[in-house]
Amino acid sequence: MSKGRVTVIDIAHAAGVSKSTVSLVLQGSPLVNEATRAKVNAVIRELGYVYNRGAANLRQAKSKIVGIVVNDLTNSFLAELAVGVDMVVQSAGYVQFLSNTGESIDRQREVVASMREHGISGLIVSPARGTDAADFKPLTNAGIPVMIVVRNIPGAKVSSLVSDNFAGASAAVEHLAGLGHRRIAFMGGFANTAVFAERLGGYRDALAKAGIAFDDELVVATAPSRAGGVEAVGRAMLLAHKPTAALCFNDAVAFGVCDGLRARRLEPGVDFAVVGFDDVIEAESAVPALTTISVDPQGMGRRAAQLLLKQINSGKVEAEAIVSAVRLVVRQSSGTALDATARRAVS
Amino acid sequence: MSKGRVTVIDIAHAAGVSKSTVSLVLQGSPLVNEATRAKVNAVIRELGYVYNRGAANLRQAKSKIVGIVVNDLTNSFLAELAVGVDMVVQSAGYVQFLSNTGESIDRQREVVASMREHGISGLIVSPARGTDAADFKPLTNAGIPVMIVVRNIPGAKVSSLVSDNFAGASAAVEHLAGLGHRRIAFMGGFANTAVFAERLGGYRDALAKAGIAFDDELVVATAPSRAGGVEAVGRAMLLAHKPTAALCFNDAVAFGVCDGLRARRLEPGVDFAVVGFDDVIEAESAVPALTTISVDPQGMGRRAAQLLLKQINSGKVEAEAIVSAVRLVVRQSSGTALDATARRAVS
DNA sequence: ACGATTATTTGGAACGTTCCAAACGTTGTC
DNA sequence: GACAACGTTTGGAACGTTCCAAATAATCGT
Repeated sequence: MSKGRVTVIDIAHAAGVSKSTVSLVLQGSPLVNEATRAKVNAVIRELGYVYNRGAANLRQAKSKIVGIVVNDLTNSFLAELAVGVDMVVQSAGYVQFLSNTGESIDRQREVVASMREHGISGLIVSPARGTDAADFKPLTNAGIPVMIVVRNIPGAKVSSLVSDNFAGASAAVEHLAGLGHRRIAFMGGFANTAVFAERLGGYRDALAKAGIAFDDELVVATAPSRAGGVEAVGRAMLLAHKPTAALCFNDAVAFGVCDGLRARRLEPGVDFAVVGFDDVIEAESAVPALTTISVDPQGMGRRAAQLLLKQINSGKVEAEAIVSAVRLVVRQSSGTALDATARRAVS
Repeated sequence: MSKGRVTVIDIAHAAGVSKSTVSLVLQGSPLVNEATRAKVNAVIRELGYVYNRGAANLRQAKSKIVGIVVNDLTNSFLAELAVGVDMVVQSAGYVQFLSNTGESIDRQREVVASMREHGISGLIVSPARGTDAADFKPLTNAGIPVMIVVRNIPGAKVSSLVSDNFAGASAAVEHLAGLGHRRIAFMGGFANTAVFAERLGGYRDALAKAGIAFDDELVVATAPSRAGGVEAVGRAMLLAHKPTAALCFNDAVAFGVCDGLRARRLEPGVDFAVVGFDDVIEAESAVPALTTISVDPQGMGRRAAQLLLKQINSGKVEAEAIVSAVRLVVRQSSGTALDATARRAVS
């Protein structure tokens, strides 16, 4: 009774049954008689019993816990993704460890190890920059499914879910070219990342398809942040032959670009077309509303979680790499078609 | 060996010692001889042993897990706070369950219950709107410290850490009044929340101190979001006697207000002064840089976690309510002092 | 060489659950 | 009345660790 925790034995005692029976009730087994089930449940409520999942996990090796580690939770794209994961994880009766690595490989290794000791039965990770393909080997060897999201790690033999960066960038450029732009910049992002390379690839491909020559002056790499956007537009405007439009590495950069344009008395969507990437929530309500590539991070999170849970339940560890479709959302920041004079002045 | 998991017994067997000794090594006890410690550690590494915290927790009731539940993780203020918590929790060797409630009281109850079953030894919660003071009673009764952050719940007998909303709002208004503004609006936020009431209180107090009459036309409540800010400025500009400055409920609202001003061809920081609240990261790099009340959410998160860990370790459950100091950060969006003509035109 | 310390090591017995095989109590069938 | 068949219940024996009390080994002073 007052000797600490209320246990299944206390319940059994108070209800006049055995601990085994109580256990059966707890797991909703159909074997147990309705009357005793009711009795047991009543006692459970009365004594304020709380189930000890730790003890249960010790016996049966299926833990109802997943881990999720992200490289930067303050990035609203990733926060959104985490929320998506949370939704399905929660409704499946699971609970999640969540940790932030802040791009630190060491922290990442630590938290993954710690989560493993705590018995996670699956892991979703948006890896820190520089994560090695072999880093998740121990997990998968132990039969714990791992799902890499957002950033791909070439050579890693785990499942992955990334957005279609190539197609997205390509669609954006096609849109801008269709409006009459010829000098289209690519702004923001660190050049040595896989995501950057994919988006740049789409940009170049669409440029070629539109018959526009690639000019590497027009790709200006900066930090993938709002401040980076401001910097990028500053650098681009120093060029002799200035751009009239920009595809930005992500929405944060795009907002920074808008800020920078305004600081130069140029109105985004009127004097200069800007397109973002990600479609974060603020993109819609910003002024001007941001034309961007919708990636639906929350949806990605949900999908990743569903896939992970599927793998956990089926006990299969075979990796599948899936790319999530994206779509262009045209809003105001890309403006309307350039008129004849503007087009002539530009080209 | 191949019979599944490597356990402490396997290690003991392979190292030629008893399981007790291995256990001692695991917890870094000074009792064990250096030579055998080295031997055991070698075997541990060799066999790829992973510690089973679940089993350990079963024996000793101190779990190294804390829970954190927030009402809206997509709010960058809360994401930032979560990161702060994560930092100290992580370095203390703990790991955290994190869940998002999306303002749903039901979800909140569910996740808290679930976390409890998983044996958290402490909880940090930014409660969903409408959380009852009694909701955390079971936790505290069980000796599990609970710390409420950001939103206060009157009457709850648990620790809390909220920012000094009154003083912050007051400082902002004082600043605006000092610049010569007499028509200062209060924009955004839901009127039926404690935080709103506190900030509005500070606003009114400073107004009185500056000898400015309170005009309830000038408090325009909207959703505490960017879109809400746009709406607020729209409504305020319909007034016969328009404001020349605004204290916004939070930074998101402030950004919306800037958007709305621009849509009306007014430049924030030049034609109209705007002050935010929270000092989210974007506040500094936005254009114009936002004058705001710095709350340092990450610092709050760190502090909350430290307090919680202290309570966990000392085993004391007595509640302490602390308010975190805030400071005014003057940037460009509040502009410079109104000149004589402008002041005359306004008053 | 012998107790007395001190430094190490070690068998159980927990912790709270689940699972298995076996037992129990009915009822129905021949 | 014995047997089978069912529906329901139940004692252990796990799971992987920590803790305690006690055993053993090493060191020392005399």
